[in-house]
This record gives sequence, C-alpha cells and structure tokens, in this order.
Amino acid sequence: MTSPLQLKQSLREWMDVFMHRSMRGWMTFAKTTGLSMPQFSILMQLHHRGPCGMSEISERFDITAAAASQLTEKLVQGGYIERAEDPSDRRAKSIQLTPKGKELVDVGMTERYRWMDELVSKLSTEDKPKVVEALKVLTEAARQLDETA
Amino acid sequence: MTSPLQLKQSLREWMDVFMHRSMRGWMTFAKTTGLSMPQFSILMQLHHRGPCGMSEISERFDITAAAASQLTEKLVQGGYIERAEDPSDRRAKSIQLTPKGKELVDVGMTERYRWMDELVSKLSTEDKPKVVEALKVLTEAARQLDETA
DNA sequence: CTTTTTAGTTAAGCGGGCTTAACTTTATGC
DNA sequence: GCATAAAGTTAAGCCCGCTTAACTAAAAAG
Repeated sequence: MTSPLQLKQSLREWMDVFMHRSMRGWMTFAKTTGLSMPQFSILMQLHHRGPCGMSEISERFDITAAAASQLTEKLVQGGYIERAEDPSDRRAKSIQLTPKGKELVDVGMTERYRWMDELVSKLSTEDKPKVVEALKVLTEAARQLDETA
Repeated sequence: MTSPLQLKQSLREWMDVFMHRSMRGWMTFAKTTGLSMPQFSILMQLHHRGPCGMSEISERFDITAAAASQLTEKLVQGGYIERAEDPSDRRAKSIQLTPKGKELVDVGMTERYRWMDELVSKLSTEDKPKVVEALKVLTEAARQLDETA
C-alpha cells in the first residue's frame, strides 16, 4: 500500500534536488550567452510555443507592450529573432527565432540535458524500465493538468 | 528491454513539462512578494543550506562581495534576514533567516507544492507505488551525482 | 610588533528592465 | 467615411543589480 503522504513526499524531495540543479544550470548558461534572463526566457518561449506577436509576449510575461517591444528589439539587434510583418494584419508583427537563435536554444538545452544523461548512467539496469514507465505516467498526468487549467 | 534512448527521452519530456510549471510558479511568486529574483534566491539558498557568511553568498551566486553586501542589506531592511557577528571571527557575519524570512519561504514552497499535489491526484492507484519507487531511485542517483561533483 | 591577508562596507557609475505617456499606423464599428 | 479601438514604437525616468575602487577592521604571518 502506498500512502498519499509517501507519494507527495517523494515528489517533493525529487523536486527539491531537481530544481536546484536545473535552475542553476539554466542561469549559468544564460550568463555565458551574455543575455539577460528575460531575454533568454523570450527565446525559450519562442522555441516552445512557436512564433507569436508582440502582444502575446507582453501577456505571457506580464509586462507592458512597451517593455516587450524594447526587449525584443535587443534580441533583434543581437540577431536572435526576427520581426516580420503579419500579412493579414499590417499592424501586427510575427516574431520568430532566427537560425542563430535556434542554435543558442539548442546548445542551452543540450547543456541542461547533460546532467540528466549522467543521472541515467547512475541507474541500475533493473531500475531503468521502472523509471521510464513512471516518468511517462507523470508526464501524461502533467499534460492533463495543463489542459484543464 | 529498455533502450538508453527511451530513458533519456522520457526524462527530457518530463523535465520540459516540469520545468515550465516550476519556473513560472517560482517567478510569479517572487513577484507577488515584491522581492527581486536575486533577493528571493538568497532567501531560498539560506533555507536550503542554512546560515552562512557574506563570502559564501558571493561565491554561490558568482557576484562580488560588494554586490552580496548590498543585496543582503536590502533583505535586512525588509526584515527577512539578520546579520549577526560571528563570535569566532569578528570580521565575519553570520547571515540567517528571520521568522519573517522563514515564513515567506514556506509560503513559496507550499504554493509550488500545490501543483504537485494536484498531479498526484491524477495518478491511478496502481501507478502510485511505481512512481514513488522511481522517484526515490532518481533522487538517490541525483544525490550521488551531487556528491561526486 | 609590523606587515599582509581576509571579511565586509560604502560610494560612484553603468546598463538593464520596467512603467507611463505621447505618438504612428492599421483595422473595425457604425 | 469617420470615430474608435488595437498593435507597436519611442522617450523619459525610476529602481535595481552589478562592478570597480577606496575604505575599515580584524586576523594571520613573519
């Protein structure tokens, strides 16, 4: 029998360990790129959710349109994103990653994945399938939660 | 048979989902407190690793001693931490959370845990023990990695 | 006991993110 | 067509984090 407490407890412990590593790695990488965290976040967001307009950026990061405009301007200057005109609405801009931007995100992800690959190498052969299954279950549950919320 | 690729893949998917939720929740909370991310990070760090001196803060966050001093000063002003004199070395300061600081960290953790509790409620009865076991294995492996690194 | 090293503080100055406010341009409602 | 709303931009100004540089005070080294 698995008590609810036990499950919550193991999730929390895992999260503590995991968050620490992940956050630190993320910030460290952002620093090496010379980009600020907000700038880097915009790149990551474009990677995950695809091209979008100015207004979506200000919504998602809860900043004014002015702030979003200025932030993206710097990323355009840096050559990480491009601001194309939306043909259907000439007021709107379609913002998307350039190859250089994609490259940077990929490198960042790879660095963050490295720790996980090391983690995998620490697992015993009999543990691996169990872990795979559990993670799939968790990921599926998380996706469900995101959809309903 | 579990292929190494399958394991890496499921870990990465889980991480993507997990990181998004976690990071967003963390930043949102930091915003509501009125503290900046660096300030909030110091509080979290004090919570996890206990009291420390000024120099440790500048090391861990990779900032100059001057920056660390100024950051902590603001947290002292806000009543979140206190700066006591180290009796064994009167140059050094022992920095630790005040009750108010502890309270704030606790509230933040609770908020971040809420999502995980919802996650747990989405799991089927037969999945729960598997997840518990897998997470324990992963946490243990992560701790081992941290120690060797 | 003097010199040097170590821990931390303070002040000046830079760049970044953010906001408000004023503005341009394009779409929409009537 | 004209007024109004919507999407972005630009500029001024604020606060913040960070760095360098100059400083104080205490410990360690010689």
